[in-house]
Amino acid sequence: MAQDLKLTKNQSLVFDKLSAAPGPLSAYDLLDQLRDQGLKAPLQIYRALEKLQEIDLVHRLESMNSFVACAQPNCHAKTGLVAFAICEKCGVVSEFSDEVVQTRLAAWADERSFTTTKTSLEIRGLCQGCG
Amino acid sequence: MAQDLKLTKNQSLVFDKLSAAPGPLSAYDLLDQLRDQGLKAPLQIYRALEKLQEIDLVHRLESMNSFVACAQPNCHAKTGLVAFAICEKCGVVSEFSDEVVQTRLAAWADERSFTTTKTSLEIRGLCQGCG
DNA sequence: ATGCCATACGTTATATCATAACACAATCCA
DNA sequence: TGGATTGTGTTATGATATAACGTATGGCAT
Ligand SMILES: [Zn+2]
Ligand SMILES: [Zn+2]
Ligand SMILES: [Zn+2]
Ligand SMILES: [Zn+2]
Repeated sequence: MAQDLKLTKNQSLVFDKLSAAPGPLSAYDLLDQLRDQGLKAPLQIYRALEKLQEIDLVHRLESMNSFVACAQPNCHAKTGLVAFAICEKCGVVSEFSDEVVQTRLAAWADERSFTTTKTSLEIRGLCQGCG
Repeated sequence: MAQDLKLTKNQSLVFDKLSAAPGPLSAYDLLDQLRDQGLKAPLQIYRALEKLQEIDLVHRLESMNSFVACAQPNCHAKTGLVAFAICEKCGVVSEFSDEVVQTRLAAWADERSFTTTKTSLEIRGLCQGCG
């Protein structure tokens, strides 16, 4: 909420909803939960999400078509790679990063002159409590 | 084609089409290309893809909702982790694996008693030719 | 061979996820 | 103050994926 200053009304609504959620939400989940606040169309959600992703306040989970608020105050996505561990039972998502993995992937790309724009790394499984 | 022996007609059609393709195809791309062969409904494609993924002949690219035939005769997905580098311009997908990354992620999971069932790692960007 | 089970198939309908196109409003900043 | 940029609201449409139903096929134990 502190850095919401730059956010528009719709962006704030979406970000606050995601921040308060215990797990990832789909765009349509968000829409359903924000109809009270006047949002009516999917595009309103997707546009807010798009901006929030650009500034790394929100991440998209590719493997489940849904979105989470960033866990870190200063997300590592800004500088490097973010990874997610997703529990398939309780839905909890852990955001983390790993220098070694990041270095390793950078090396792979460098050796092949591959210019990386975005990396997605998602681990699915069961968390400690659910395993 | 050699190991198609175990595959059903629809599975073979889908796998052969994917194998011949220069890049990833969506389920509906496949459907369009297989109407001649009698396939009519999305489910026919999705069911074939499901089976093909189970036996690691086909991989799903989460970040683009599409599918590729496995590049390796004996895919590393059976034993460990597969990664993909996807060129956003020409569409070429490179399948690779990395022991260090794999080990590193396994360690992360182990430390947190997270039971991994599937990992997806996709690097988007520009390949050498397109960069 | 018969009966049974597991898997695959075909079909229709529906659910879920995402963007195109257009007009208008707010904001920034030269 | 005016032009550029960004955000908004709305309608329509496109793209991806699954539910539910019944039938058919193939392996395999009796
Ligand atoms: Zn983050
Ligand atoms: Zn859990
Ligand atoms: Zn493979
Ligand atoms: Zn390329």
